[in-house]
Amino acid sequence: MDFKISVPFFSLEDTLSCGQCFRWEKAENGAFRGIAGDRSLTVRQQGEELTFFDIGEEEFAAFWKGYFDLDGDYQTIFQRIRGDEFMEKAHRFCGGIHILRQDPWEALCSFIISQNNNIPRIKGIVARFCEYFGKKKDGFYAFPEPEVIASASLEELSSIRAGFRAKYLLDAAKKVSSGEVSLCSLETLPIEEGRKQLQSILGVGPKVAECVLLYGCHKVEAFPIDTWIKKVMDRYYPQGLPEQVKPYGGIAQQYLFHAVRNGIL
DNA sequence: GCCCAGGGAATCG
DNA sequence: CGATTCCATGGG
Repeated sequence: MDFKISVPFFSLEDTLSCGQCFRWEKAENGAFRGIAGDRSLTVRQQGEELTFFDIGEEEFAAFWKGYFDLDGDYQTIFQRIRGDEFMEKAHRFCGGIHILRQDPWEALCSFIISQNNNIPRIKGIVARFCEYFGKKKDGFYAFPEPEVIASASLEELSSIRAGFRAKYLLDAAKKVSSGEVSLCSLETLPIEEGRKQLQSILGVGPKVAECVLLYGCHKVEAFPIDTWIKKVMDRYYPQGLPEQVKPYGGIAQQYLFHAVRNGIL
């Protein structure tokens, strides 16, 4: 059975293609097939209507509704952050983006892999990471548990061709599985504490830490600065982020990032 | 401060 | 076509 729901102002395509996640692919019929944690889904948008294939309302309510942040009031948030032509332009282009509520461990690994890397190659490394270490479940591979990675060797990790990032994944897995870094407490911890915790992991600097806080802990004030956003800031916001944007910097960042990468800004 | 580490696709000139 | 760059960070 399929579950259908109407969600105004939401763009499935922009949400899944704006670089915040790496396990979704567009199918030929326009639907997206992807994996989050140990669940897989095919979903399609037609107008304002979303169709979640082969699941019921229960599975939708228990997981996917939250994953796509469909209760988020992005209209109200944009009313608070708007105030200049660049943000207007970006929002006009991709204002239907939602910040996914991804698993923090999955976000941590994904954005360690993302450093100094391009999106097609990031997807390839993440796919091999899951195929090699994840549990197989009805034709797909779940995201591997930190304990599995912590007990792996660097030689085993070399098979996913992550390069110098392999040792970072190993250190992350060790610190998470031992409890030295508690990912589940990050959402309630003050954001500065979260930053410190995350950056105690080898290979996690300010950029990756902000990504984990934003995409894995839904801290929407987290503001990852990659080379694209750096260019946007230098050119359009030399005085820094406008004050009213700061509490929602991560959402603004996603609009600006997707817009500038698509030549809109 | 500098350079380099794996790696390969995308983009630039 | 080759060169540079890419959702960076750490160690020498």
